[in-house]
Amino acid sequence: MKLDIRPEMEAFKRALAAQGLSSTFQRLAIAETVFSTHDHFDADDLLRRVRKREPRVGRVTVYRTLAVLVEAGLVEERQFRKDRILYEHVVGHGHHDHMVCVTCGRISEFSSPRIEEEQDAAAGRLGFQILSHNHTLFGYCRSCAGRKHPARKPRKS
Amino acid sequence: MKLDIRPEMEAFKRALAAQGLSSTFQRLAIAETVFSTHDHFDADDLLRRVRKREPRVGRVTVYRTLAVLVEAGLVEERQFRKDRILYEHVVGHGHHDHMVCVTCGRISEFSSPRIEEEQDAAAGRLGFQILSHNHTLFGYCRSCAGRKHPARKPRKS
DNA sequence: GTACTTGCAAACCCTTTGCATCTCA
DNA sequence: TGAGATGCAAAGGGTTTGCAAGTAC
Repeated sequence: MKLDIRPEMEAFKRALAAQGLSSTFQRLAIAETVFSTHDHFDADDLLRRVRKREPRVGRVTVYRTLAVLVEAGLVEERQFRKDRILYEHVVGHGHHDHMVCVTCGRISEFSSPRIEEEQDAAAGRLGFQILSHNHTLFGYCRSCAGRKHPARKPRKS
Repeated sequence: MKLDIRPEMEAFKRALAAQGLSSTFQRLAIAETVFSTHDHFDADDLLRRVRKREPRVGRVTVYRTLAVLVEAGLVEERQFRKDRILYEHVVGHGHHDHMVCVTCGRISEFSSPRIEEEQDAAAGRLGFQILSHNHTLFGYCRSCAGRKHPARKPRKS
């Protein structure tokens, strides 16, 4: 099944207009690529994917467009490892947190209303106003837990 | 009151022995400095503090000794911002998570057994074995929540 | 005495910036 | 046409590595 990314693209064009930015083919190609995957990806992954459909896109434009997408709230940054920022598009997805397998790199999502409640309560006790949070579990995914070697190859390094 | 860091230093020496490493004055000075503060600090903070008591210590040795301390479980890495790794010594401290003020940079600690339980339950549902986790809230601390300007100056940038 | 350790400088790697050229509106 | 966008190349900044000199045991 082909994804229908029209709502996301409309939201992106509105965000461009709101920020006073023009709709260049590079920005559109980058946004289309972002919205066409539900993976977590880094800037380099995205550059490679964009160039498959539109080779005339530079690395710098990818970084700059990611910043626009993040600013517009359409994409969120994640930092699971210290050497790389990952991105995830969040339009039409409920809030969730992540479990990262340290063996194969697989990223699973979870969400727990009770954790959110307790988190708000803990913040309230200290008079802290939450803007955002990062809740990430590191460990072995189901496939890797039982074996000594990765169930899947890590993507990099 | 002066901190008694002897237990921590003993643990460090045992860790050195266990890893087959020798007790150089640099390593001891770095460990003493680490155990003498409960702040969160980065490699550069630590280098400056160590050099106050022992100028003959190089930046590289700080990084390498931090790696030994982390490996031994005496110090943990935290990454609250994408451009800097912070460290915190954890000997004799209960587990806790963090709230980071985006205005003044202040770091507060919290812990909630109920969050931990829910987190374990969420992992269990997916067959995920937790090794460690990162749960960090970003927002305004009590002092900054009511004002437009930082209650305290941010430390850097 | 010798293997381990240190520390300078250089390399690394991802990300950002300077600037001349190009392009959207 | 003109302000904004692009993209190359170079800079940036924290961290790591190569290697010669120094040190612990």
